[in-house]
Amino acid sequence: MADDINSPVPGVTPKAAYHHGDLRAQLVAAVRDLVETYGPDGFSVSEAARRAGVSSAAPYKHFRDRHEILRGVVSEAMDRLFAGMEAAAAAYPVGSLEAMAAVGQAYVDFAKGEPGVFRLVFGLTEGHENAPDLLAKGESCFGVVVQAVAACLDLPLGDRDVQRRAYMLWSFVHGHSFLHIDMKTRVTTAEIDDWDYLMTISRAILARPARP
Amino acid sequence: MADDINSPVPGVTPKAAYHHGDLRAQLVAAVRDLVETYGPDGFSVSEAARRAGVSSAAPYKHFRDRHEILRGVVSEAMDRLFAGMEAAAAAYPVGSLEAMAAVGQAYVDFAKGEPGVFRLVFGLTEGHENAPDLLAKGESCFGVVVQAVAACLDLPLGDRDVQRRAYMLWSFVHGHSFLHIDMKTRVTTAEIDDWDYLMTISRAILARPARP
DNA sequence: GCGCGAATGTCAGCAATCCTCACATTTCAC
DNA sequence: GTGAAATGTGAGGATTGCTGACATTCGCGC
Repeated sequence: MADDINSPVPGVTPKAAYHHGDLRAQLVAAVRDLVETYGPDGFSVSEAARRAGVSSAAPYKHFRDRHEILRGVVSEAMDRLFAGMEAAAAAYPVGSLEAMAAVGQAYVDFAKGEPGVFRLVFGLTEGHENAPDLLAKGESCFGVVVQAVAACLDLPLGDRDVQRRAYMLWSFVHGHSFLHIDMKTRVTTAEIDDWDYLMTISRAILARPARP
Repeated sequence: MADDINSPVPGVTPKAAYHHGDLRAQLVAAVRDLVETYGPDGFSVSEAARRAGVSSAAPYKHFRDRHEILRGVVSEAMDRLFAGMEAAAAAYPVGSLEAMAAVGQAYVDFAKGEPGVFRLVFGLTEGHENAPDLLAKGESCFGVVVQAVAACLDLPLGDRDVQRRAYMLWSFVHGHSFLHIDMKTRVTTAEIDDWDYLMTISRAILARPARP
């Protein structure tokens, strides 16, 4: 993932520090800003190159096409999302309801903090399905949820019920994030206190409803 | 299908059948197909015009810019979504758990049936926030959910708890839809039976968790 | 019928974009 | 040092969004 170290140490990071200094990372950063400011489609390779101070052809020495740059942004963003979710879980006792809600809260916070990037990460358009590294990072994030749920229920990670409830939490949080940043039903979402909402959700998910 | 395509531009509605025949509607249909096939960003006005058999400048006699065409597609799609949700609710007894789940199922079906359009409707990029008609249609769809939940709980529509639980169902269904069509966690979502899932969710939402 | 204005279409063209090519320059490995 | 690879530049083709000027057709009052 991040070979964004612009150190002159040879052998560790053979690339990304030649002429310009670390164009690759700088392009990704520029694109991230552009996406955040103008939305996922308000981005252009030319503008990113302009911001990095290079010609409009330079990016193509580092990325095959525009989609690959976006994939770079997504990859970096998912690392941050994963870190945020893990940190949130670690802030509460293992197996506590709060830990479960906190994981969701981290997710929502990310979406609210950088809605443009969030939309890019999860509203992918093309070329992303075949990226196994992104899939893996998504599964890692899901793993954090699974872990929190499994701890609450005191069941193994692979348990089918754990997986199912973890997925419930994820869809919930995912939907809430999108509805919020897309400002659908603005009246409703505006008056929602996230933490209270997430605690309620977590409780509802953990409760064992009567199966027919 | 002489649909009275809702026009944000006043004074244009009753026409749309001069030279070409019904270019406006045909353009919207072409764009819908393009969006569905190539994704929300794989669409171009030129291609739509080409498919409609007109010059690349003709669309601009009917739409101010490309975003307005997309808005037309979104508007038409939301009408269909609304109709589907209402029909689903009407297929079960008022106040039944099944009616509630069916509304969610209609939502998920729409997302699965035309994922590209669904992404366009809810993953809006620009110029949509200011469209009051689209906002209103979104609220109408939410209203169907509210109605189903209110009937289940036997409470008035405006009840705060009803609104809250309806929003829960919506976030759930919304998140599930997106996770499915984006093929995140493909393993997990692939093995989920929607109806069973939605019934479980509905039950969990209706259950009154112990408030702290 | 007829003529006029508005609605609807075409064509040409500008600016921006994505991406490729040929070429220049810098760095690394030896 | 030297050669190869990596990294940059500039020019340019193809496509696109959108805007003019112009041509055509429709609806409507006479």
